[in-house]
Amino acid sequence: MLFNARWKPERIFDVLVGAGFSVETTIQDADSVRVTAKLIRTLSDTVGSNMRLLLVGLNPSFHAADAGYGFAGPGNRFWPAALEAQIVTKERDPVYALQTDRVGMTDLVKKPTSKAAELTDMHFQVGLARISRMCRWLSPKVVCVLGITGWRAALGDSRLSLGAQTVRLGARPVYVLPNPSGLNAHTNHGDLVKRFGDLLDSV
DNA sequence: AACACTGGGGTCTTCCAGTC
DNA sequence: GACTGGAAGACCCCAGTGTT
Repeated sequence: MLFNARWKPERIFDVLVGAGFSVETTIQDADSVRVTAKLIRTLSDTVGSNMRLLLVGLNPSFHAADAGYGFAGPGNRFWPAALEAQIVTKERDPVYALQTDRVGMTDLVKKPTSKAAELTDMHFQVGLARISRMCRWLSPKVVCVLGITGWRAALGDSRLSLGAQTVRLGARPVYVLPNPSGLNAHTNHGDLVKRFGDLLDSV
């Protein structure tokens, strides 16, 4: 791909990764930026410039990557809980959520796995840097990370807890909620609905 | 095809040992 | 005694495999 030199390589990287590409080489010269990228089996971001809420998952599951929308696993509690809490008004439709509810969706790490444990701290740290730049660029009103483990790994601080965070991303306030995956049995549907409701009150 | 069983997993809570 | 860090247990679901 060939980009105008006004595009910063970092911005090109962020956009392509968010769109589901793996960036392999970037060559910059005086008037252009040449990028080699490969489309990978992942989930693309659903983000825009007028978001009241940006939801950040840990990383897509293979199920979600194939379905084309996040939290697609049959046992995932995200969509039922988000719908009940009125975070979104239509189930399993991230584009509708962005256009109508002004809720964007992305992931800390774009590499799909069946379990977050397959990712290293470095994956989360690189992903957090990308999300931080995205927040500076798109200025969502509030950022919500879904999964305390990834958040801890990204910041290298195992003492961090759920709820409002002191750390900001692109100067936007950050909340951390439990991961809605069925694997996280510690959190039930009612708890997620309540936490989403509390989050909505802060938006 | 439908059901049962089993191992593995994310997160929180509790407990315990070590340190100040 | 207070604090910190690590280990273990509990919760409930997923995915794979075996059985009927």
